[in-house]
Amino acid sequence: MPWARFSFRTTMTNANTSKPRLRFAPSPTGYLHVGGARTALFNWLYARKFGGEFLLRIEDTDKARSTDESTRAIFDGMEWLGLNWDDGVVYQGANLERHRSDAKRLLDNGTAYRCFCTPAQLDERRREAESRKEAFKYDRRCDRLSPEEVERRVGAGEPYVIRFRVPDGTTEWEDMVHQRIVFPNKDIDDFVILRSDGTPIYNLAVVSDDIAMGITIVMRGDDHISNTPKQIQLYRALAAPLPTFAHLPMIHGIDGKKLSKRHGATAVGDYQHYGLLPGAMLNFLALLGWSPGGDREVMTLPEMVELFNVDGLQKKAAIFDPKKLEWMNGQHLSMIPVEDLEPRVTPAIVTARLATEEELVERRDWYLRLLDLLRVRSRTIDDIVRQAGPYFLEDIEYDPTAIAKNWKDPAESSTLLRATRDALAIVPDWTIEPLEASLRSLAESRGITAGKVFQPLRVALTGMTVSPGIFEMLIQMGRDLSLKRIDKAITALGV
RNA sequence: GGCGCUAUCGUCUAGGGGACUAGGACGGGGCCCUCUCAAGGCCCAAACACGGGUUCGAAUCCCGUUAGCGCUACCA
Repeated sequence: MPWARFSFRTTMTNANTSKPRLRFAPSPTGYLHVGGARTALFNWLYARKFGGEFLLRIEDTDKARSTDESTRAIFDGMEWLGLNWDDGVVYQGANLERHRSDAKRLLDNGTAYRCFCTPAQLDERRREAESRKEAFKYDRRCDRLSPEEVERRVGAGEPYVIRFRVPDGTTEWEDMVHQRIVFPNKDIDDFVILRSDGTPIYNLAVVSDDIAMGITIVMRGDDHISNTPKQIQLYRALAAPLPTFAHLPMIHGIDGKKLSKRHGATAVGDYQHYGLLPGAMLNFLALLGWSPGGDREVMTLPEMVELFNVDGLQKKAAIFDPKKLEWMNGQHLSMIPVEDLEPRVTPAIVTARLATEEELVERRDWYLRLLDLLRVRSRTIDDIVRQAGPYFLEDIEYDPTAIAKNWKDPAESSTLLRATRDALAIVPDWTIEPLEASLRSLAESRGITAGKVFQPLRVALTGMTVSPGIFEMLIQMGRDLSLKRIDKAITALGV
């Protein structure tokens, strides 16, 4: 069927003929940035939602800045977030030969030309243009060289780059988030596609790889909008079908400027170590630039896949608000099954030397109950660990403000704690009703409010003014530890 | 400078010509619950950048202005 093939090649794009193929293409020059993570997330969501494929390509063509450590950090971040990719990782640097031969193809089919201008000459002309307050544009002087001269200079071993000859007219596309975007070609420079050392420039490498990988949807940050007309010209010159482009808004810091280290943590890994849940991070990132519509905010990853749609994509840059991220994490902390929370917290508990993994396995039910008790008043995993000390440690420290506030008069507190211990020692059943009855009647018999009994006891048990409810805590600590703590408190009071 | 993108509470957003006295969430303030702290519930303050059109009617459509951001390399 030659006719069918003909029509496919000339009128169809990849995007509407096959299942979607998307990619995330970070360059390994640092860590996985939250902006990059969000780009990855949207690509991933689209692929998962519409039955497509999500690929990972490491853009390591800049040898000077790329490191294996950064590549590792990207993998780690993606893995932590749970953004799994299909197929093997593509390393752009491995495709050097194809990049070169594509550049050669463009030279051969007349859409590109050799340029012998040196960087120094270019700089010079750029400065001149600037001093005349004019926009610098390459003047195409090397495109006017005769074939004989080009041949002579190449023969003489003169270095050259390959430039793409941008045709007249306009370049436009229907962006998935911005709708129609139009660039007059006269504003686009004849850009370099191959350096004098034979390595490709970004725009060529990207287009060459996206074609080779069969990418049908290019979804990336909108700082790439001005690269897009160049890339579209490259697709055309290489006679390849055009992908659909989607340009996502940027993420800014609190001051409205591009998010950077000045604004605090920007690496995904920072948030991992800070004690965030990947689900919360993803949820928060998704809301920065996308909305399912209506009032829906807190979502699990599967729910996001379910709800994801292109219409909800935002055009406006969003400001990264760490406060809301924390809140979101608190929501996820309370929302997920405690069995799923446990493996996230355990490493932190072990690192804090509160318990060994074996001990936690041994007392798993008790441990899960504790997590359940602590997570309500926590926004991060670190918050949980901070509160967990008194339930594991032999000795506790007394917070000075807690003493000042609730053990004002040592003699009085000591007497009260002795009475409390005596009351607790004879509680028949270490469960909530008998415990509550016992302590409340103690308060009553001494003519004080229940809080006056609870607060000094709280300090005795935890050393702090803040904790879960007093009865839940007594039960969680158990009779022996609770009584021991009270005795130690009495000793500490020294009366 | 040139080109491009964008514009609803401080922040994230709902909204796609009449349902808007503009809704929700974070943050802020207050109240309730209560043994502390959270969580939760209730309430309050807080926005359609500006100017022109189009229309009976505009947050919504069009055009300007302004502002912010991005790009403007033999970086990615």
